[in-house]
Amino acid sequence: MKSTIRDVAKMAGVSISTVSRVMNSPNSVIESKRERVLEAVEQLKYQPNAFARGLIYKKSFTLGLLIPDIENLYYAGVIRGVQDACIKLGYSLMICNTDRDKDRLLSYIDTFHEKQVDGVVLASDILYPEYYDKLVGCRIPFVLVSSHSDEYDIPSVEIDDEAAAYDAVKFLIELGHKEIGMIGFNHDNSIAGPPRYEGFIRALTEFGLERNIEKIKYANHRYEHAYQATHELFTDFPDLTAVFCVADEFAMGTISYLKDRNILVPGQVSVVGFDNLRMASMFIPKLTTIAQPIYELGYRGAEKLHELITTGSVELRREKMEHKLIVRESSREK
Amino acid sequence: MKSTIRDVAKMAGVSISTVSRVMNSPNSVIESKRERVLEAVEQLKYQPNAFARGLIYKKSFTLGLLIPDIENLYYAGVIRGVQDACIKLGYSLMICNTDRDKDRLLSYIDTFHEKQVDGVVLASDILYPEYYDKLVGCRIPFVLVSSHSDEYDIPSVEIDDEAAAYDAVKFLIELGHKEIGMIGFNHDNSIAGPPRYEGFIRALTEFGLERNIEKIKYANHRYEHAYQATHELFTDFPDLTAVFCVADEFAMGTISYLKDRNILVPGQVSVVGFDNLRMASMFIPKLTTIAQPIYELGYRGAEKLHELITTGSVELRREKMEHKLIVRESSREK
DNA sequence: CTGAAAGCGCTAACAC
DNA sequence: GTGTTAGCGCTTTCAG
Repeated sequence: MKSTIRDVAKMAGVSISTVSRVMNSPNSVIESKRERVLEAVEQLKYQPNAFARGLIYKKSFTLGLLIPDIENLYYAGVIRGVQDACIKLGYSLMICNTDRDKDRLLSYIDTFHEKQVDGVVLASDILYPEYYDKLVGCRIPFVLVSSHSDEYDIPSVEIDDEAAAYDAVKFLIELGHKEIGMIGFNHDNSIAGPPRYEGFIRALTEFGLERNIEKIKYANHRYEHAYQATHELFTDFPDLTAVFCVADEFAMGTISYLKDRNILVPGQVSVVGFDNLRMASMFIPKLTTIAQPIYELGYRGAEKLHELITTGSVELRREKMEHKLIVRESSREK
Repeated sequence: MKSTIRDVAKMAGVSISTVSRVMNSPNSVIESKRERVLEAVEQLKYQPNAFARGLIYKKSFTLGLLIPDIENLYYAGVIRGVQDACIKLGYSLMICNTDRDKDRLLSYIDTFHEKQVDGVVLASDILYPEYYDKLVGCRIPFVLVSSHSDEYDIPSVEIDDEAAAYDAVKFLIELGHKEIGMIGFNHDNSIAGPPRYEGFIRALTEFGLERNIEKIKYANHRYEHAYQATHELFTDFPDLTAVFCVADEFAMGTISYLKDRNILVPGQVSVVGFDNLRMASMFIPKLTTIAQPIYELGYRGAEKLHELITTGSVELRREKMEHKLIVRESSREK
């Protein structure tokens, strides 16, 4: 059996309240006893039982994190951010990978409810009414990372996707490209899809390149889909000299396709990605991309959640962080 | 406030034991009451409090998972495996990323102890005596995934690293390569380093290519180090026509270096990786590599842990899973 | 400064 | 079948 407060009390020859006191406010116990207690704690490797504590405090000091796809490098960064913030704040973290499955996410919320997590951060996913209702029904505070909600008033941290996409496309235009395509996220199951699309359109429009507006194919988060979408894109529009990919993973798929077709990148076609994953600089060619402060997004999200939990509200409802264009090898002047 | 068993009992007009019964063995309660209870549960969104339950059962139905580097795709796969197994087994999972920091790992064990996890899986890390002592001191059962221990008798699941490395090198030799180098893991902080080194040596020896035995440089888990190590390797041995990399991430670093030096892969140098990460087939060129059953390793590890927790021991102490050579584009006949 | 005792929410005997 | 009750391990009044 694991040792309990009673074991410690007995070994130190004091009452359990005294043991409790040295664990929580050591100064309220006279030194001689305190030392005996500490000694016993050490000997017995005593750790207060979190269940018993949770029952009293009605807090688990645990946060939940919901992510759509753990095999996507993007989330590795946010996880690290959230986890580091948790360490700083004295929380544990329960990370759950939903594989983009609604039911699975919903059932994780049940788990969170049962385990009494103090709050959850929902990363990069649309806040569907089912999610909202359930979370609110369970009275679990939550925040959105790399996402936001227009419908509900929920704290969120993300970048300005529209502006970032605009910057990427503008960069391509200023490089002299006139025939520009895009591999985007499906609008109906992604939160970043619409704003990045808008940014693409705005840049095109501002520079009088409206003819490109329809040169878009959509993919579904993974490399393979982007590969296929690129095939469709170039079948329909073989004269493209640049493509804006709304994710680095898409950019890799696009470049792979082009490579298989013996089309040089950046020689014949320039490609710009989005996210600046760790892979972006490992890929050949190294990806020109929009850098998101991924780690910071996660870190900030956890801080915001903590603020929400402890004060009941947050200062900045919808927070935006800075993005940055990183020019590497996959793009070139036309 | 979240609703408790008492709220439900009151609303349904029964005693709390009846509520408890419908939650745990529904059939022991007469239908009419059961329905009223279920109705109340629904209405109040009642979830039994895991703290209270844990206090009684002395089980948290939670497992801990310790991984060295969440930004390494390898772990994404094992996490998914472990997590899926946990869902099947009715456990929650607490994933902790140690960033290869000993103290951090140790402090996660404290957290696990406090939260009373029922067991932990330690992935891909050497079982240092400090880890062992602490885990055993806290009486937490644990298993090793992609690792093993000669010193201690701890259940483990992994592949046969020596044989896998041997296969990779043999493949290169049979392709006609005679000048073969290796980028390995440092032996002092990696569990797979020594056996993969042994496999390399055995293949070389068996085929009379002992002259290559010293053509090894070591790197430290990440791409950048492998890039640097490759630089050193080719500086010392410019005539190499093949290199065996003990990780796909290393293979990417090696290929990147070669590319920067205008050395063609596989035209002039063949490269074989190890792991078969998702990236292996996205990279250009697609990586020839040793496939590990990563997901299954995680899944099996969790099952083994469950076996250990529930029965007190495991059938197969040190389990090996199958590896497989996958030939893609980064290798070619000499 | 310290001990006794109540009680957090739940389960599991134990009566009825 | 169902209600009553005694804890599980801990914190926190409340006395002293």
